Amino acid sequence: MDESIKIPTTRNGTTTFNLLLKASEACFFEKGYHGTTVADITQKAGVAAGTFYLYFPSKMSLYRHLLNELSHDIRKEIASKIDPSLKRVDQEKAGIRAFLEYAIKNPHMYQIIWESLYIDRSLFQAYYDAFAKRYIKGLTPAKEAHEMANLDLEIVAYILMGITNFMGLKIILDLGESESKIDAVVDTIMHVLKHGLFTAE
Amino acid sequence: MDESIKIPTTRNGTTTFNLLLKASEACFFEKGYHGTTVADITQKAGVAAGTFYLYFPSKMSLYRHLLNELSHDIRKEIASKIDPSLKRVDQEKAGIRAFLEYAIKNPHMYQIIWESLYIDRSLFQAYYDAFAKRYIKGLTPAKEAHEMANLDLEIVAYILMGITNFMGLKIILDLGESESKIDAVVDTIMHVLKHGLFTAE
DNA sequence: TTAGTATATGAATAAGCATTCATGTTATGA
DNA sequence: TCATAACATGAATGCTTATTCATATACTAA
Repeated sequence: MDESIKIPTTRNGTTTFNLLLKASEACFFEKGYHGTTVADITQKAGVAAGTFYLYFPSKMSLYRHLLNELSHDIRKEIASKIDPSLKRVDQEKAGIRAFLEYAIKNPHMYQIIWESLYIDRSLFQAYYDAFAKRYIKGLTPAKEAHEMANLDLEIVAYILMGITNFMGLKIILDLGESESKIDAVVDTIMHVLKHGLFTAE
Repeated sequence: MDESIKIPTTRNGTTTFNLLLKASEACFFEKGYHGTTVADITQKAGVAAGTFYLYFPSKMSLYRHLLNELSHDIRKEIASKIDPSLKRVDQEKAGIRAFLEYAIKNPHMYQIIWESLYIDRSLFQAYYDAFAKRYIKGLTPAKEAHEMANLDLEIVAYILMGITNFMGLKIILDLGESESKIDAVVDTIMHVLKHGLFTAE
């Protein structure tokens, strides 16, 4: 019943632990959580089946750990690319680009995040709620300074997440083709966010 | 190897067939495709386990059928709510509202659509590609008539799908709370699409 | 009425897979 | 050098579950 993972204490243990994490990311990306067996993971990691259970009490606990890690990773990555001294509109541009670049570099991210909807819906909700909260926090000063329209920030946050998430997924799915189009994608999004899509009547 | 379903020919058969479809939607929504057993479906439908295989050669074939049905259903529903004589911006508003209302009335839709990413990625891709194509077709005349900005329509299509899909999901996930907020959501989205989010420098 | 077809049953089958466990191996601090 | 804890193994276990099948009933056209 204890779902907590066992962090290794030695150099060798840490190596194995990380092999398992990397292998599982690759497997989950290829075949999804349910389509991946523990044997798949241990085989790809090059260790015996039993070794898995030295560190993870269950397949699910590994998944949870991955989601958690990914969540921190993305946040840190995006934050590092945003210069707080810029105007919010330019921060937004940097954030969108950072997200899309992260998605390209980590093509398994959607597999891990979206699959939570089918594994434990509360994990999915928690993930996007946390993301939305950060957005709202960032947008609030901009709203107060009238750098942006006077709109409900939670709705705005989901609009922005929807745009970036779908574009990221699109880019990943036809990888190779669109990967180079990142500039065009960012520019198009920013055009809509600055001037709207439809010409005023 | 034949994955095609067997359409019943009698009144009784049709009833059973539909019971199985309804039951599977409910089960998939509750527990996901992999979490749902064929026994779950037949039990909820009130038929014997073997009956399932009179109509569906496999669990997967049922899923495929559902995704296909849903896809047609959504398109028809949205198309019926759009008045082609309106300007594109107002067509868009009607389309967004129609999608969100459909999502609320069919809370299992995301489960079915997004899960395709983990069942057969090409199904997922086909679904959104088809949706994007319809968007592009609708937007092309507007672009030519300068009713909208001169942007890459495929990117625009994914921006619009991202916004509506994420807002729909958000509304479904905290059902009850946001369900009534549909007007605010539509208005906020339309504000962004008409005037942008950030005030011009 | 009756042959034939569609529909229905649910126990049996067989395969897959997460997890356990009895048995090593390695590394290290004293 | 040796005791001890960490790490590693992979065959065995036991459960779950998709699918099949032998059998039975309902309907329909002639």
